[in-house]
Amino acid sequence: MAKSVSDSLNGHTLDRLMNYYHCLRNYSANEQEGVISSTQLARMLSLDDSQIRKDLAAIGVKGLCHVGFGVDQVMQTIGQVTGIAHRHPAVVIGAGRLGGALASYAGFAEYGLAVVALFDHDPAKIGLTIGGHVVQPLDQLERILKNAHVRLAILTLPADAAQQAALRLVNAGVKVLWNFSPARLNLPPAVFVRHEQLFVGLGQLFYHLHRSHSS
Amino acid sequence: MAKSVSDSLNGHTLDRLMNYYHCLRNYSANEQEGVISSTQLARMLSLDDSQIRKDLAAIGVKGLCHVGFGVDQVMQTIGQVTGIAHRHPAVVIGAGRLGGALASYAGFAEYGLAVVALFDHDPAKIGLTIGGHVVQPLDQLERILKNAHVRLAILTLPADAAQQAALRLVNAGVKVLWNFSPARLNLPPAVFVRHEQLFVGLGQLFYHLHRSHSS
DNA sequence: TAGATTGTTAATCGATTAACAATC
DNA sequence: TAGATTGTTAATCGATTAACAATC
Repeated sequence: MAKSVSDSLNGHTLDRLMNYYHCLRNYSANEQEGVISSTQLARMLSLDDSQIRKDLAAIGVKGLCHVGFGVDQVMQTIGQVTGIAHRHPAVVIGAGRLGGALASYAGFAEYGLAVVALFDHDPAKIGLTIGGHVVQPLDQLERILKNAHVRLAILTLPADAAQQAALRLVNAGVKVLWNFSPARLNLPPAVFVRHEQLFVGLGQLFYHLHRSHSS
Repeated sequence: MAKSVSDSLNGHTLDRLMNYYHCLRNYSANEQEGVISSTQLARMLSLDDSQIRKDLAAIGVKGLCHVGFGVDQVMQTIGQVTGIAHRHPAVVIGAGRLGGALASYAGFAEYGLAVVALFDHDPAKIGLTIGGHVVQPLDQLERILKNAHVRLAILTLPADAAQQAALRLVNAGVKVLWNFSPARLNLPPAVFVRHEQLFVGLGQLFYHLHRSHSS
């Protein structure tokens, strides 16, 4: 069952589609129209309007000349194509502050991410309840992943523990990793890793700080 | 005092420079050589080697034919150009789990970010110590920002409180905002905002989840 | 020297933007 | 109809990659 439409989407397009969706959620809450033009959406997101028309055409949304695009239809289609309309069970490895924040962030549920368990190897943390999750010991990892059919894991461990944990996750069936540790992971190429390196952004922040200073 | 070298760096280049630095920190800890070739560094980061030579040339680092680049010199120059060699005082607004995580993350200090205060408007949180910071009430904002010469703020408030807080920060002299709230901020164009929208990454994560499933 | 590496220019690639006929 | 908007192709722009002479 090849889903022809979503097969050709690259990372940039997916990111923009997520932004369209996010933007339209707020828009549809305020407006009663039910319709939006590519120009309007473009202005809200500081994008080019033809970019939006092209992206929507790529996922098969048809607009109406003289009118625009149906907000509901756009949101539904983006939901299908990106997968945020479905429920994706995930685990968080590392019950530190960041792990707790991600495990308890209610907004994720609205975007299809369902954290089903939170793990840590620190005995002092096991059994605590953080954001509605009882912290589990790592020896429960394989069992819980299997029971909940988890194939997505969020890694918030310190750098030195990340590689080992990642391998164990992959062996337990995880196909996609969201890595918040500063460690570069060495994994089979079939595993998709999104490396969220927050410190990288500091370069741009500092750069603009100096520019605003001198100008 | 025009700093000719760093004036022409764009966002991509800055991001890569941060990655080079991060990578070389680990490298220099393990290796004794003190020298690295563009090919070696490229392999570690899965980049093109000429990209690296071009970036290093852009910041004025000279390599040695037949040898490579001096690791110390590269790191020092990147530190100067990106600003991570300096200390940048910052405040965190929002003492939730994410705010606490960012305020207490020790790794930031090694990249030039010094969190000097953590704020919240919830009276129940004020006075608590989170990651070494006593949570401050918002009415102390202007005073603390001025005293510590803060021009960089990290925003971890919920969406509905973000815009108002951002305006107040800008009025208090903040020039650069690191926005972790899902709210799009409407601010004077002179203010640089880096919008860290974590949910956007979910699109790519889910997409690869489905692909790994079908293949 | 021979071989490996830099520095830099040219070629390629892909993403973004502009333009405009088709449409309602 | 007139005017506004889509859908799509062409043009532009910028980033990445390839190539290779210069260097030690």
